[in-house]
Amino acid sequence: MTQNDASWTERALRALSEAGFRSGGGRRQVVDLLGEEDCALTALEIDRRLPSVGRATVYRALEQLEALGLIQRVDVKGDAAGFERVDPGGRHHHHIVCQQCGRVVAFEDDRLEQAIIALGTRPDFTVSSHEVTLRGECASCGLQSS
Amino acid sequence: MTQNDASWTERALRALSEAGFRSGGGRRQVVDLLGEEDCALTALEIDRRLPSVGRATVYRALEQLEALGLIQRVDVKGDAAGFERVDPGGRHHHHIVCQQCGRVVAFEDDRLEQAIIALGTRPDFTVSSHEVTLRGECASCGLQSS
DNA sequence: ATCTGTGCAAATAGTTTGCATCCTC
DNA sequence: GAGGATGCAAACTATTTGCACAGAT
Repeated sequence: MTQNDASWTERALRALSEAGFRSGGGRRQVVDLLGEEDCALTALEIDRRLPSVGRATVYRALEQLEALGLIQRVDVKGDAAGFERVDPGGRHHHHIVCQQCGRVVAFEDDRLEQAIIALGTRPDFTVSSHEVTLRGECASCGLQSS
Repeated sequence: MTQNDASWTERALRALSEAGFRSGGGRRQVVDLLGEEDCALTALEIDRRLPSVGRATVYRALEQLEALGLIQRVDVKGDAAGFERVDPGGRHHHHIVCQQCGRVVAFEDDRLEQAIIALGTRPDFTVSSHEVTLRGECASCGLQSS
């Protein structure tokens, strides 16, 4: 996935510059990290992994990236919001979360996507994105409680 | 829906009592309110609507009701967690959220449910619930920005 | 030189916890 | 009477904002 990641990072940096943002060091590090990571990170996780970047900068960068459609917010981390990159071509995954240990696993399913696309044509709403979250118990947690 | 709501309220009160909880006044009001409401409420909305009930009691009641499977948490209210009752018979809805004004509309779709049920049979996870959220722009917000 | 980006610290919003008291069983 | 239920206030966690300064253009 390294090649794909690199392309997201490039695309993000280009989009930021086209949107008139200057290229400071803090946001750049956030972009690099999000480009390397395949699944959701919380703002605080990013802040912890980038000790030289201020917390406010992390939140501001995430806000800007989300507004440009480069990342999306997902609800898989409990209290905190998770953020993950939006890859080009509409290809994306959804999440299954263990309610015991919090483990998050990604999955893709064409049939599910078809069903959701069919739902997207509504008179009262223009649907631009969707999120599916499955919740349950992962195999290792299941063993322990039995 | 009045009859259905009443039955959820009854069922919830019975389940609480069977679980060994005493019948205090605060939790009772929370249960009544959730039984009357068809879609998600946040803890603070409930707290505001029940001035005689302490905030901590609201959160504690929600925690207990969720643990008993009587309500579920949904991510449609932005920062705050939304809670809505779980109706018997597995019948349930999902949500579409306007990213401009925050309006939430519920919908049901059999094809979507079928696709998700098919996904539920996984070796590594026992899926017990799922949540689908569509995001976009509602008709009235769309008019204003055009 | 100008004006954006950044870090720090203070302020908010949502949620949880400690504790004394009230009330159910 | 004993122990759970409740309200209030303090504590916490996640997020946002104010502000002075560094750095990009």
